[in-house]
Amino acid sequence: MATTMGRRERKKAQTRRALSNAALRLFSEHGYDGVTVAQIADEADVSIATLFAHVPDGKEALIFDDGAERHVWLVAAIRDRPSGQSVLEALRRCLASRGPFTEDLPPDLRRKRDLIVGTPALREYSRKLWIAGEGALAAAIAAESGRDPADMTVRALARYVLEIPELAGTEADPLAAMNAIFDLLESGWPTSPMDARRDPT
Amino acid sequence: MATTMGRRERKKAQTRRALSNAALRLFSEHGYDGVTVAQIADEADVSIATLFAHVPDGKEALIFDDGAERHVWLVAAIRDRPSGQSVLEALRRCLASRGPFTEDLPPDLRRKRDLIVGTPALREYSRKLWIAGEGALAAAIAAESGRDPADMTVRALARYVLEIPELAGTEADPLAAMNAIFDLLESGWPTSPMDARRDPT
DNA sequence: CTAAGAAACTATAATCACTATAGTTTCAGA
DNA sequence: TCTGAAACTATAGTGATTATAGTTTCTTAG
Repeated sequence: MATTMGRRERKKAQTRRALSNAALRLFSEHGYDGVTVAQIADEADVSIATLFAHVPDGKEALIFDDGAERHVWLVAAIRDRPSGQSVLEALRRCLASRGPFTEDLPPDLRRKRDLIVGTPALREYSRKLWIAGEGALAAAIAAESGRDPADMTVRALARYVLEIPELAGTEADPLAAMNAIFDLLESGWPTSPMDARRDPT
Repeated sequence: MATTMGRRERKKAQTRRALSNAALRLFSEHGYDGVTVAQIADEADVSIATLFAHVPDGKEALIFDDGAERHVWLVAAIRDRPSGQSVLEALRRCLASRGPFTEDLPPDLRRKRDLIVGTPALREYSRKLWIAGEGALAAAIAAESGRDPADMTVRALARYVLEIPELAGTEADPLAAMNAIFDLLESGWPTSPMDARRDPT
């Protein structure tokens, strides 16, 4: 194996990057629906067939990294949390520093995030990628809480945590929104104050 | 206005029903991906253009009722709940009696439900329809709890409740799974037992 | 009763994402 | 250096969805 990994794989990564860049540039300029995959392939100087060989999930996947490294952060955040910190607290802090919740980003990443948040198709695909990590996250949570990873409670918590970016991402203050949701997940929905609240006509 | 609503609208509803029936029959027989919209249009004896005039959301929408009457049940369940019953309890009971959670269904509805649960595209679209009611459900919850309908906590709860069918629908015992999730939403994730659970190497 | 006019419908053609095929070039490794 | 796999290409096709332009069918105001 060569210095990095052989010329072949280097070239492959290069065309993949060319596709990402072309797609991001064109999407930013003309909007997601205003660009055809043919134009993107052209801009990246590859054939359409090659484009789809690189992005089997289709047009939306073009500007996302292939890897499943999204939930790796979250799993690591749980496993490496400081002593005495709850699982949810670890997840809260981890999410707060990534994705749509931090304001200090390089302008290119900011533009990319805005594009995703502002384009339904991309937002949905982003959610799909997140949700794909549900099993891994559930396993991590189960490991720390001594439950079965297939326990529906664990799976539901994992799912609900992973939904947070899409849910809070469009709010005026995404960070505050995220914290509100975590509070809900930690404490549950307050049942008492409204139990008797029925207005008889 | 005539007896029911004029021959025109009656015929319109008739073709819509013909499309639904054709789609359901063909999907059941050959699977969702094994049927083209052209075949469905043929079976219903209309043109493809007419098919799409009736189902603007596309192929997946064919077997679903157009109406937004899904969440109406939930909103009504909240508003009409017996005195002293919490909002979540009302939602729990309402969901338990509908959708994938009840076992005694006429065989045709059962087949339809199995088709939806077993077809990713249909499951996703079903979720989309549910989620579309998020605003209405949030409004109902807010009205009963004296909060702002735009409060992120309210929106999150609404969203999480609406996700339950997709989340619990594929479980071995959907009803038990649903109850577990409601318990989580009511009580929150138990933080205490695992706070100190850190294994120092 | 009748004449607009709207609504539903039709055939046709086009666009676009995506797949399949078969062949070519290029790298990796024995 | 030879061989096979991987990446790439052009080409053609499928299938969903939309646009266009025109036809039939109900509705309803006059």
